[in-house]
Amino acid sequence: MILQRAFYQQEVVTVARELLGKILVHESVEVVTVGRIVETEAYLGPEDQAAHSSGGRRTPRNEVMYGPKGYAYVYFIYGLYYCVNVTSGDAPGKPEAVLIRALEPVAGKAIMKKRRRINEEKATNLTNGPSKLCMAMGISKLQNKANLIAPPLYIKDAPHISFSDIAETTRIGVDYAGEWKKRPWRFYIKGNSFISAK
DNA sequence: TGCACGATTCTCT
DNA sequence: GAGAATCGTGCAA
Repeated sequence: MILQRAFYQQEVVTVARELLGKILVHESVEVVTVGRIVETEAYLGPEDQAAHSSGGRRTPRNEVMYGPKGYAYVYFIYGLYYCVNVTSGDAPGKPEAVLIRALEPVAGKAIMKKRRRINEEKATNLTNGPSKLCMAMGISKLQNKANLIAPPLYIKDAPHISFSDIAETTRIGVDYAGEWKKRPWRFYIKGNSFISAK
């Protein structure tokens, strides 16, 4: 039921595509939040100028990307927010990961609202962005390097999303990446109302 | 030791 | 659509 190590040891672009529709679960003390992954982006190894591992850069922050696959890479951005990635790839030791950009809330919506500090009827604003979903799911640097093969933070298998239901576009917020910003490595479920942008 | 900047979000116009 | 919020990180010096 929980996705196993081998799932993450495929090509990182494949993992990004396959993660769509899968179920992210975070069990914190007496509180469980669950979301369906509806948008991802792939970041490749040293060659990808959009990645934190660009040029083989290896620092305490991105160290987890160089380790085994299937672990969480959580980083702090803009002095305010967190984003969560899943280390993936078919080459051991190669620093690659999949950014989770949006979720569809499945369970724990009341908690998500509280964590996001919003109070409105529609749920679309809870998890439709990489940092929003971290807030809603209670993910922070404490979850960095978490093993995603077991609780409290893990991803469950779910029915495969057919190719025709997946949209491919360029990645968001990587204008600094030169030619690499043009790569179609952002994936989302077509027509889903929880994606972060068109 | 200093400093520019970011895989974002929110508010206001 | 523009601008602010806000600080850890990375690299130069």
